[in-house]
Amino acid sequence: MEDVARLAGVSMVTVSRALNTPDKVAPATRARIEAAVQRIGYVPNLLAGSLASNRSRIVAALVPTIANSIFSETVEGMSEVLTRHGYQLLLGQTGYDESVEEALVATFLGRRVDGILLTGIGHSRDTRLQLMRRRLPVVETWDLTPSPIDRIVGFSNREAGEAMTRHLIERGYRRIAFAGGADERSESRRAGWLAALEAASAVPGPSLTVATPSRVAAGREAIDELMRHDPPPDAVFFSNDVLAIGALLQCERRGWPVPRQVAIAGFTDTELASEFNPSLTTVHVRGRAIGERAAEVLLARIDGRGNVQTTIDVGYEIVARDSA
Amino acid sequence: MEDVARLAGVSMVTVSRALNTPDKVAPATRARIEAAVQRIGYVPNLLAGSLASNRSRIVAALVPTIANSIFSETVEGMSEVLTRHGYQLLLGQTGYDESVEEALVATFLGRRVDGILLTGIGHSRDTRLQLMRRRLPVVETWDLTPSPIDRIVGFSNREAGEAMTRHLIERGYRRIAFAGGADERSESRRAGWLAALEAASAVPGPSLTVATPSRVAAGREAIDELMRHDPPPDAVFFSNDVLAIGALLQCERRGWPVPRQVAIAGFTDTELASEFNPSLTTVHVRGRAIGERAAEVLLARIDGRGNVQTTIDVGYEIVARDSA
DNA sequence: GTGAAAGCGCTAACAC
DNA sequence: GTGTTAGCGCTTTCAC
Repeated sequence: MEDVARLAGVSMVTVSRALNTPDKVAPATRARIEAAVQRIGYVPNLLAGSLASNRSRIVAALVPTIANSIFSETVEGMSEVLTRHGYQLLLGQTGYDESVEEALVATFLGRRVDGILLTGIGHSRDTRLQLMRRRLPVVETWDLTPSPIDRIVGFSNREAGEAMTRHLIERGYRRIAFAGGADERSESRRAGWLAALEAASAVPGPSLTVATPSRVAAGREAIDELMRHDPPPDAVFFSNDVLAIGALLQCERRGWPVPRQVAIAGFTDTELASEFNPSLTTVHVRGRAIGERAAEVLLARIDGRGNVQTTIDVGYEIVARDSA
Repeated sequence: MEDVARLAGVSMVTVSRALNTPDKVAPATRARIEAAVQRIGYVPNLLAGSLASNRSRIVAALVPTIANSIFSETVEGMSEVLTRHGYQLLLGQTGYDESVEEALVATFLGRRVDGILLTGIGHSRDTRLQLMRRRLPVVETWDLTPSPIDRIVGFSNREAGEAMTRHLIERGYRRIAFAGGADERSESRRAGWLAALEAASAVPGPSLTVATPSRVAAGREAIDELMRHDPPPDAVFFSNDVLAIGALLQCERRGWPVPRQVAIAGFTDTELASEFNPSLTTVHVRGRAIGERAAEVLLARIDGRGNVQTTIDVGYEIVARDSA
C-alpha cells in the first residue's frame, strides 16, 4: 500500500479511503490511485484492515450438514446475499452435535466474525452465554422460539406438524403413524403430530425414530416396520421428503397402492416431491428464504440498525398432492 | 492477552507460546497460563495472529453451487478434514460463471487464505495468472488435466463417459442418445460418449443439451424430446443422476418399460440411484473423497511439504443395475 | 525456558 | 479533500 501511495503521490490514508470510501476522495486523486493499484497489482490485505477496523466482513454459518440436505439451500441463499454485500461466508458443520457446535462457535469468535447463523434453537448453555456476552449479531434459524439468543428466522415446526396431521385427519385417515429422526426439528414435528391427534380425540398410530441425517433406505425400512403393526396404519407422516420417497419406493415394490392402502406424507417439498409417481403430499418450507432473510438480518444488525425485528416467520404450506 | 500474561506472571510471548506450541513452555508455567485464560475468559484474536504470522488458517472452496448438488459432498469432506486440523473453510459459489470465480478468487487472495479449492479445470486467464504468481497452494477438482495450476484431485470425465457408453454398446444397445448440461464436466462426458461410439463405428443417437444446474423436470422433458426422434433411441445416457431419475419417472408415466423400450443410464451414483425402481445404472464417483484428498493436499502444501504429487486420480466405476 | 523489541498492513481519530 | 499519529493484538527474531 505504501508503494501505491508513493506512486500516486498521496499518503496511505488516502489510498485506504480511495479503496473503501471512494466518494470521500477527489475524482482526480482517485484516478491516480486506481492507476497505481493496477500498475503494481496491489491486493489489499483484508486481514490487516479487519484488525484495524475491528470488522472482519466475515459471517459464519453453522449447520448440521450440507450434503444432500435442505440446509444447503439455506447456506446458498445466505452466501448469495452476503457476497452481494462484500461479506464472505465461513462454513461450519456440527453434525447435529451441540458440543461440536460449541467448539466451532469458540473458534469463530476467535476469528472475530461479524455475525453467526445457527441452525435450530437448541444450543449448549455455554454457546448461548458466549454469544450473548459478546453481543454478537446472531440469527437462529429453522424454528421459532419466544426467547432467541438474538434474532430468529424460521417457522414453527410444531405447528407445521400439527397442520399436516390435521390435513390427514380431514382426509379421513384414522390410524396415522409418524416416522422421523431424533433431531430437534423432527421432534417438534412429531410433537405437532401428537397434539393434532389428541385435539381430534384420535388414537395415535405407531411412532418410529430413525437415524439422522435421513436416508432413502431408512424410509424404506421404516414403512416396512410400520406396516407390520396390527392393524397397520392407513397413513404415515414422515418428518422429511427423503424418508417419504423411500417409503413410496418401498410401497411400489411391495405392491401397496398409495394412498389407497397407505397414505404417505412428507416434509420439505423437494423437487422430487412434485415429480414423483404418485406425487408426494408434503409441507412446503422455504429453506433458501431462511438463508436470505437471515443474512439480511445479520447485515442490518452489523450496521448497527437496532430496529431489526426479533422474529421473522417465513411460514409453511400444506401441499396436497396424490400420495395422501 | 496482556491481562492473561500479567495474571500468570509471564510475558505475552510466553502466553502466545503456551497457546500455539505448548511443548515449548514449562509445564508449570503452562498450567498457570491456562488457569489465567480460563479465569479471564480469554479468546485469542486469530485475526491479529494471522496478520503477524502471515498464515490465516483459512482455506477457500469455490464450487458452482452446493444446493442439491454433488459438490456439497466435496465441501463437506473438505470441511471435515480442515476442521480436524484447526483450519476453517471459506465458501464461495461461482454459479458456473468464470468471471464470478475470478472476482471471488481476488477477494480470497485479499483475505490471505492459505489455499484454494477450485472446481473443474476451466478458469479465466486472470484467475490462473493471479494464483500462479502468488504461488498459493491450489487444488483443482472433479476432473484431470496434464497442466493444472498447481495440484489436481479428480477423475477423467471423458474416460468415464466413454466407459459408460462402451458398457451400453456391450449390452447391445444400438442407438444411444446423450443428454446433459453445458458445463465443463457434462461436455467432457458427452465427448467421451461420442468417442466410444466412433471407436465402435456406431452411429451416435441424438444429443441434447439441457440447463445447468440439472433439475428432475429437465430430465423428464429431455426423454420426451429424445423419444420423439424417428427412430427413437434404445438407450439414453444422462450426464447425471438427477436427469436420469427424471427420465425414469417420465418413462413410468408414459408406460415405456425400462430398459426394454429404452435403457437409462446416469452419472454420479446418488443414493436414489440404487433405491429406485428400476435401479439406475450409473457411474459411481467419489465426491466426498475428492474433498478429503483435496484438503490433505492443500494442508501438505501449506506445511511446505514439497513432495506432494501433482495428480490424484480417485477413479470411477461403472455400476450396472436394472435400468440399462 | 523465557523475555524485549520490532513489526505484520492496515484504519480511526483528529488535525489542517 | 488530505495528512499525521497512534494504534489494532498478536508473532517473530534474537538475546539471555
